[in-house]
Amino acid sequence: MQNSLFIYNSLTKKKEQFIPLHPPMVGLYVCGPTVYSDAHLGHARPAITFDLLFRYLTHIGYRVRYVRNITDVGHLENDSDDGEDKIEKKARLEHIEPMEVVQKYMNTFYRNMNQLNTLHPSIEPRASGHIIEQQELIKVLLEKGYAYLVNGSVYFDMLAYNENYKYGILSGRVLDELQSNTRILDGQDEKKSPFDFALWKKAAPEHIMRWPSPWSEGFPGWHLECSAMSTKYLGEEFDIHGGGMDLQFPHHECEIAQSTAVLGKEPVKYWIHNNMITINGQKMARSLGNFITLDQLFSGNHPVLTRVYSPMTIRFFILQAHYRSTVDFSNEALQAADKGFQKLMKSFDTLNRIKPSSESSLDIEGLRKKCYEALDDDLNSPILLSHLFDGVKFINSVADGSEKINADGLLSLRELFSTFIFEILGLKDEKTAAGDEKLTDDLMKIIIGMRQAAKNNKDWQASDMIRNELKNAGIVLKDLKDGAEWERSEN
RNA sequence: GGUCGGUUAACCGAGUGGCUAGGUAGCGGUCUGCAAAACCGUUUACGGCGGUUCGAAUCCGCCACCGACCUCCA
Repeated sequence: MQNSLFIYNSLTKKKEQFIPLHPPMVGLYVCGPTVYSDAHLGHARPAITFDLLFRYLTHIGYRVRYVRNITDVGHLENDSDDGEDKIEKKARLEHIEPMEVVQKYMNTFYRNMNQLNTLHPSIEPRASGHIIEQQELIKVLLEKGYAYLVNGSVYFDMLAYNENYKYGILSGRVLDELQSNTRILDGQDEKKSPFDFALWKKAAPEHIMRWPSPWSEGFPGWHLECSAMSTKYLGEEFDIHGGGMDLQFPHHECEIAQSTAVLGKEPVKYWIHNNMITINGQKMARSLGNFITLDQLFSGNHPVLTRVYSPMTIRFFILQAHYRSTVDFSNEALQAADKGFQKLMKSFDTLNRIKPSSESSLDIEGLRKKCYEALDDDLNSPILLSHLFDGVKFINSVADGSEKINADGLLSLRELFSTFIFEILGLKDEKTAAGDEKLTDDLMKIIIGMRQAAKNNKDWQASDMIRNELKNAGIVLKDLKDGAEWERSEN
């Protein structure tokens, strides 16, 4: 098995060679969405980042169990005492059952993720389906003295934990320093320390999402589900835990604390965090009016968007930046990405059309090696794309007659492009997805033939008219040395 | 205020102590009835000031600016 992959581990802040605990098995856990509103641009980044990781690990021969949770209960809105959770609040506003809200937005999330051509994880567990597992963890924490019960709610005892273990190993935070500069928040009177966090919250009478427990009728705290589900499906120790950088603190830090307190050891070998996105240089936020859902992006229906951007344009754009850098969305940048993506897709068509010669002027195995090296270096997709564009240039040059490729090389290059573009980067040609291609193709052959006849008669008026009318109908003709090709115009 | 990250050409975005990343846009050319595409060539770079070095955009220091997290968040 190939084993030259290096990934950046947030825990050690270094690139490390990826060596799984139990090869060829790999356990990958990624924090998924809270399904209380439409999936937005921010969801696309981790989904695509970890889809790439999943695809690449699979490609190089690992058997990956990829677990991504759906949070459908109990993430508290804030630390205030009302304890109302996001999903329930949404449910009241929309006059529907909480689980109806969950279902609606889960469906949207899955649809958007399919549009982005991300593969479904191996397991997509829901927090609401793991209440018992979460309660079991709480029992252990109580037994071990890392949690305490107050008025039917259970809190994690951070100071007790910090005596035996070190809190803050992932984010570099030190408890003493945190204490000296924490803001005073409301509703912390039940907690012994402001850093304690809820493991179980007693439900207020009006709270409709509730489960029975030894402590009270209530619901689990924010961080617990990931510890419960990752342990259940990947074991006490597993290879990779991923998520957005914003989750590093406090969510992942609390996860580490809980799991470590329960298990007596750290659960995760490699932590991987993707960076955030910005829009026109600003953080995406509802208050800034630049909050864009994926449906809005795909339909162009948002004031900051000057046009529609297809799911593959978004995917390509995200892959064109390294996952640990912020990526800035703007109309200009997206249009540039769209052009680049179309160029890449078109070259694959060209590749299927060009004729082999007796000799070859490209070192295809050298190119392949560079492609693997790019991904092995902390999933450097932008570098991979730059190598693929070298290939694009070569393909176009062959079509132009200035470079040559032999039959073996052609097969090899097709395989290379197909592997990296479609299988690993997970891009797909959106144009060929349109229906009735056969009929359109046949009709276009007839039209192109008629125009060719006009051209042969030097009847430029007729040939231009055909081309213009086609353009109005959304089809662009391009004359080649022998015949013509056509494609659908954008939008 | 604390912790961390960034500042690369018109835009996006890699990267490295010495060897023009790549995409998009612009300009010039080839091809073409014209157009488009493609190909060839090409312009404006590494925030500022010091230091280390034979050599720094790349390492170090200071400064400026931007951002993230510190509160639910991808």
